[in-house]
Amino acid sequence: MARYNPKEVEPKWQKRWEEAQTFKTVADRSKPKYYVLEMFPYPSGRIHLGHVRNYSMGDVIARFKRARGFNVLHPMGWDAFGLPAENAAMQTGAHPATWTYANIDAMKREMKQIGLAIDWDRELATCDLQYYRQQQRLFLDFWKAGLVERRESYVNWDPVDMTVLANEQVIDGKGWRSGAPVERKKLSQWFLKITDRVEDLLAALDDGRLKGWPDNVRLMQRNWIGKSKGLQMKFRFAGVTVAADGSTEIEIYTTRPDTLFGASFVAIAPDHPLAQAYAKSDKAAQSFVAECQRTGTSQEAIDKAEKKGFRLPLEVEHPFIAGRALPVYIANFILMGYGTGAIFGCPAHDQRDLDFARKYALDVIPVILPPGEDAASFAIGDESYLGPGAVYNSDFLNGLSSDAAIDAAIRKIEEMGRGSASTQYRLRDWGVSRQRFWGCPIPAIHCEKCGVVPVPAKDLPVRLPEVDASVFMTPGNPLDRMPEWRNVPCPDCSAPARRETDTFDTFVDSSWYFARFATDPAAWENGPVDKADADYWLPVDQYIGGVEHAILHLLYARFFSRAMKETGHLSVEEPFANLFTQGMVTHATYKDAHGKWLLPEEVVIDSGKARRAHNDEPVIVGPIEKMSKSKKNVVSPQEIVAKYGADAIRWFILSDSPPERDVEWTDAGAAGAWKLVARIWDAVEPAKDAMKAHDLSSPPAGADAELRRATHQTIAAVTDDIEGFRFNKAIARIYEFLNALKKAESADSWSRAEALSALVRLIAPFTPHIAEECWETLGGTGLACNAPWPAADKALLVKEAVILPVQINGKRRAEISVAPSDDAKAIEAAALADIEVNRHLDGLTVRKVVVVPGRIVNIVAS
RNA sequence: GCGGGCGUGGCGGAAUUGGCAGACGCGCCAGACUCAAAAUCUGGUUCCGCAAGGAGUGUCGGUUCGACCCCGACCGCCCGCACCA
Repeated sequence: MARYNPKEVEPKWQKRWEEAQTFKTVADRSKPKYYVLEMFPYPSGRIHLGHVRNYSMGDVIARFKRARGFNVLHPMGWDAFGLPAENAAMQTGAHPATWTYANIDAMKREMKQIGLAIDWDRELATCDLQYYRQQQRLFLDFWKAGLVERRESYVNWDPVDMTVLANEQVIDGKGWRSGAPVERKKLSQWFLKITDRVEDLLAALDDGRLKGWPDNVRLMQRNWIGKSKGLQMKFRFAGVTVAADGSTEIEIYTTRPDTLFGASFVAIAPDHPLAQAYAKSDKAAQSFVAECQRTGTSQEAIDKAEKKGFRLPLEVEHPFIAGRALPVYIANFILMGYGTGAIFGCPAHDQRDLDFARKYALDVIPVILPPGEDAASFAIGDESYLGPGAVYNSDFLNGLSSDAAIDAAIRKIEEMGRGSASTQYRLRDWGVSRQRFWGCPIPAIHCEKCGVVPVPAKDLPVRLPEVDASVFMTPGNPLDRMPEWRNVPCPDCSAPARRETDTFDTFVDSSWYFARFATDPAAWENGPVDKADADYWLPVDQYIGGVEHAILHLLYARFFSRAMKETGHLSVEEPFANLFTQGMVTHATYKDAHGKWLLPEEVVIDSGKARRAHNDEPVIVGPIEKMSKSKKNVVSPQEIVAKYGADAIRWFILSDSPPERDVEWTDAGAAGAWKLVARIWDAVEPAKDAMKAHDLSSPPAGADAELRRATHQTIAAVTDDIEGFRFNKAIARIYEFLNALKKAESADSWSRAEALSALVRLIAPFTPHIAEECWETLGGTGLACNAPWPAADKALLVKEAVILPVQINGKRRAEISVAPSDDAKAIEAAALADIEVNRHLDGLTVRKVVVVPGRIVNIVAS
């Protein structure tokens, strides 16, 4: 028997698929369409096991849907702009484009070795001129439609990368890439007005439009958007005071207008214009504001930070209590980025306000009485009261519930003309400006006379200039230092003007690539997408990627779809009908005696003990963690493919854990997958040409009923499990089937041929290469990947006899065999007649018999 | 702090959603083949017990003929957000 050799077989079939253009998408609109997409990779240079897991899942779905008769679109591309290419340019002197395209070539080669059923004709990289030119066109359309805004704003400035970060890119107050503490800086920035569409983005989370999304992702988006309803109102300065900035009032935002009568101070953010105004004229104010801005925004800093305030020489009038004045503070715990950057403090019913009030000896006036408390004796200690209750100490609000008091207070403030009901969101507009070279240039020109002018469509694309890699040695944006590129005439008045030197956030690039994939790859001249093509293919039927994109990428893409719909490019506002977020690939970590990380290949595990491979020094085994270069717990897919083949790697990465959970990579597991591939070959090889020898369209008399039932039950179960994204269970069913096939060695050759023909097609989505080799050996027609999915014969899914467990007082004591047609009475009689049952019933009286046909019998006796 | 999720053998995990707990795989044990090893094959493998039997799904309690599943309290772990007014 010839040993199966993946090193020969796998490239052979990859070549055949390519020659036959098997996975090229054809415009056959008579078939139902299915668009399966995995989040496209950043071309870092090598693929890792996380990629393998992601693309294997997509590939199973793509191949399965093809076999089920769908017209499948399964493309691949590259999220190719971004900072690492510039860093590489600094280190190696290679142009970012050179580095990026070399990486793409290498990764594409590695992906092809995995045997993915991808239509490579549709490949694109976001740094391709033809892609980013269309992105510029889209941006101009958005601009025309009022979805773009340019404004001064505070930005998160990464001092190491010398660039602006979106809020989403700031993690614990540090840049997501550099890890450097983020500074605040005021800059003119480009914004996409995502907040204008926030209500629909929010509504779609709950109205069924995203029913194919995991609950946790929808929830994360809802929290991220952070909608809250409240009151926006103005507090007038007491007396006739005019503040340092010339204002006569402070506008605050609150979600608790029911506690207005408990107000004892007003506080503003250190970044608030009023605070800034006082900082200019008052040294003490200035140093307080500076101190606040120094304080980190990390978890630890926030936990430790004491509530601190700076008393301004101002007081405001209480809106409802004549003659009552409240002090005004700059306070370190007020955020400029939320609401109006100013609040009123009600210490009795807000913990932060209470901490603040205790420190500065301000009034603590309870206005919500907890149920069961007495108005005369209730007092606030060290903890504010946040629960429900009846409003008191509050004049016209007395006796109302909190909700009713909120409405009443808002109505009153509105009558007084001091403010109105207001909805606030945590979500900010999307700042898309980046001070980087390796990104899509923002197509705008700054003219002293005409202001900011869009680049006319006829002048597109705004190309990135050819540069020498030496320009990346200086921090900051090289485009700023290139007068020959920067200086252009104004498109409106022809006066000397200069180009915008910011480029787009790379999340812009990845917000519409799925729509571009839907367009005929030859038709780049007609616009960002072909609407007819997009209408046919979109939405993406199955999108697969890491949960780390649950907020950023997925929210931006949803916004982009809406914007593209409004500008006539698309018909859908939700781009991804079904989303699946897969878990990470993890591996044990290893350190040597000096605490240095070790690669798995440097370690040998012997009967539970780990030691170094080359010198037997002891190795400390650390926790199982996400594979990362820094901890060296990485295994390269290339090694595994070389050792066991692509089928084995695909099989193992899907077999061990449910797809949404993390999977631990172990060499033993990979070896086990290899064993399976060999087992399949051993089962198939002796049955050479079995499919030619038998007419499988109808079973002959005397076909092995037991084996046939196993075959058809497996078909039904595997089909169901793949549909439900339970790849681990589908694989378990295939193992069981293989075990059954082994036991049925004496079955007739027709039934075996039927079983093998089904088996090969069931494994084809997981292990496509060996499936082809087996298909050919069995004498199947054409390619296995083009063979129709096997159909389960329903008649064979019904069991012949049913084995029912019999419990006595809830403990399993026996089992009885009954016919599927037996009714409850017959089953009860059979149970009570059973010898084992009677042995256990000896000396007991039967009180009750519960029969659940097809499931169980429970006899209650005492 | 707020929101969400999870807890099952030595390990990854299954259990048709209230009906035989531990499918399937890994590992381990025994046997076959072999001079031997590897590979492969066969059998076994939740725990206690020679057995009959008993215990058992983080802990404690409840509902039910019957609970991994539902309810209550607690313990532990993971994820998201976080001085958001």
